[in-house]
Amino acid sequence: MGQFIVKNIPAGDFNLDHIFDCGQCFRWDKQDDGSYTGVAMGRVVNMKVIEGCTCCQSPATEISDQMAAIFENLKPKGNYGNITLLIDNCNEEDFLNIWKPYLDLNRDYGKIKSILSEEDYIIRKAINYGYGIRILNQDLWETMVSFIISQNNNIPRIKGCIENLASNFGTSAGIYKGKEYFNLPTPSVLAKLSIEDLGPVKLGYRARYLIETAKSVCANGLPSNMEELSSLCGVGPKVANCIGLFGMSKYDSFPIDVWVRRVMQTLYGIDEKDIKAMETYATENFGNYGGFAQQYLFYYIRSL
DNA sequence: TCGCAGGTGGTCG
DNA sequence: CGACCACCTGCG
Repeated sequence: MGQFIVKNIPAGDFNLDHIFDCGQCFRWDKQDDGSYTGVAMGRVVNMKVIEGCTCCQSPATEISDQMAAIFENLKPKGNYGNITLLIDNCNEEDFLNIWKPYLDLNRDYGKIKSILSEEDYIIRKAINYGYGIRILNQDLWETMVSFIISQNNNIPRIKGCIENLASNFGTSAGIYKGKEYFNLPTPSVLAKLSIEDLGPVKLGYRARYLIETAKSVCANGLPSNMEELSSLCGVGPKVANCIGLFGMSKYDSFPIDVWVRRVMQTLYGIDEKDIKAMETYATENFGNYGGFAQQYLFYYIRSL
């Protein structure tokens, strides 16, 4: 398949660790050389940053309140040169059709960060920490499956469940460096399975949710708005917002999970139980950029 | 052994 | 409608 090189990506707006570890995806694995291998959109590729100023790749991760005050008048990171990205097992056609939109490379993240940074001092710190986050444009069905599995679950087990599901019931996405990778099963494949069939996947009580949702998709098609999304079995407010944000480009979505609740309580002083107040705060202060704000805040609080 | 992890559905007042 | 609570599974 070959390799494809992407040049001139603003260094301050792109960091593979931030992108793949900020909670939006579960199928990318870090390699010893710092690159990431993953399967998405029916392809398996490896992504690696091969050029760029290293100072931007590992900035000060934590800044003191005093430093933050100094940062008050500074723009967020974003003007520190460019990086070069190498995508292995990829040609130009795949890059243009798949990976460029997947990585959201047409969006100006510097601008988004500037706008959000105006809001308050906390989001500014969060952006400074997770400066290279980008919101991936993921396949809707895969996003639905992933986040239904994610509920009341931990990351290693979520990843394990998704891999089990793919390797047991999905089609091959090809062999890369001697290892075979699999796509997630389609709705029609999943809809025909029983809870017993899904036993080896170790989904627990989520197996029923997945089958019910697959049946609904077979009957009614993929959801096209939040209302249809929320009507699905196993999709509550948190999961619906994640699917909207990561699979439907609904960038005003503000998924509130246990970590975001922690942010809103610890950093913004909102009562931990008052989900409604958190939603209101996000709507009023982050508006159409709520999803981006959520990602920076989520990634930041998890580091503390 | 028990609580917990990127919540949701069901059941009560 | 808001406040509980059980729930698969695996890990510390």
